[in-house]
Amino acid sequence: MSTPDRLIESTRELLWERGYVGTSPKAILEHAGAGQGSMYHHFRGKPDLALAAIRRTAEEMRAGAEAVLGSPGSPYERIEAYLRRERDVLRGCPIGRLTMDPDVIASDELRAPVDETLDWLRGRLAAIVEEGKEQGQFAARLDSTEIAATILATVQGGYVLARASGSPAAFDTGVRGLLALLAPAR
Amino acid sequence: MSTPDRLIESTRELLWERGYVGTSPKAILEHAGAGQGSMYHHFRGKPDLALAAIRRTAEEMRAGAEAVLGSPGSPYERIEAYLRRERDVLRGCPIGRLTMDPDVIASDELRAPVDETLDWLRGRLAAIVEEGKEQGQFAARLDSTEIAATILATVQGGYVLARASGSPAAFDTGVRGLLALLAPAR
DNA sequence: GTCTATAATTAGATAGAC
DNA sequence: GTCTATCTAATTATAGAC
Repeated sequence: MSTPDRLIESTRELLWERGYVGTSPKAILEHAGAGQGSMYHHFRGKPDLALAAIRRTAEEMRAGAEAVLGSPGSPYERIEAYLRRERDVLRGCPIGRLTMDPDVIASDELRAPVDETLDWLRGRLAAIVEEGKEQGQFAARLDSTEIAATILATVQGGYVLARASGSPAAFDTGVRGLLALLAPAR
Repeated sequence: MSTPDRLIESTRELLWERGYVGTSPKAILEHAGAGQGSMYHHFRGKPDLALAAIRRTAEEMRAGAEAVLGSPGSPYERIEAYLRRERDVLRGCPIGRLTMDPDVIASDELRAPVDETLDWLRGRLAAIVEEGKEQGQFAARLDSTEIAATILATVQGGYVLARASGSPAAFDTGVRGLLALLAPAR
């Protein structure tokens, strides 16, 4: 792996683990096994490197979500698969957690990939809910955009509950509640 | 206000704004208008002061939630009032945001009040959902504990979506979706 | 391209005067 | 109780040798 790649991968790891504010250039360099000079040669500084890392994480998350949401199955089944998908629950969402980082939120550049990723996910979920409405799997009175936001919020909030309690169970409990509320009448 | 009180209040503000990792003793002292000596006289250090601040915030949040959840009205109405309650959405949840703080999660002492607060809220919501089931307002097939987790997760995740997009609208959209799913059949 | 040296600033805390 | 040194390490970056 090239040095820039190693730097980006190390930054991704540390951003996920400690967030932007909690990640120092020094920690990145040590993790990547590179010297100061390498980093400042390839990137303008911490924000520039973080931006590259966040963009890569965003792309990866999008691809991973699409793999589940775009697979065969009924709308309910695809949403269920997304919700029940195996996750590193206690590590939190590598994109969502960035919204609690003051320096990320303060920077339009750093916030943009976060916003775009969650927005894309919401739209993708909304389209599936809409499909489910057309097929009569979901009640016609439901607003697809609203339900999509609820699904995404349950996932993001599930991470919060899990990390607070120190156990992934809280995430799963919230997901089961949502699936029960969404379940097509039998 | 006494000096310890000013220190705690300043810490509360900064923890909410920038989290634990992003808050330095120096920033707290400047905000409180106190010198180094005062802080280390009344508290053992940053973690000790943060613990006092988090405990106070936790108590306040519990009292505020109880004021809404314990008011008169049907179970659905009380949950709706809680969800639609006026919030400083873009500032995020002063308790929930701490779960994304690596140093808070790494410390059982700092994590405890966070966990206890969210756990109390979940229990409180579960009792109301249970009440709603008994009254036939919620479907008997629903699990009160699961639904309570879903409600809490939607709120916590709503903050994430709102902060990502820079607008409180995303929070409200998720809440409306949840209320639609919870709405008693008419 | 990568490394080491250097540097200004802040983080977090201690010591001791008042 | 509060204030002002003082201190060690970390943060973020620049300079310049190789």
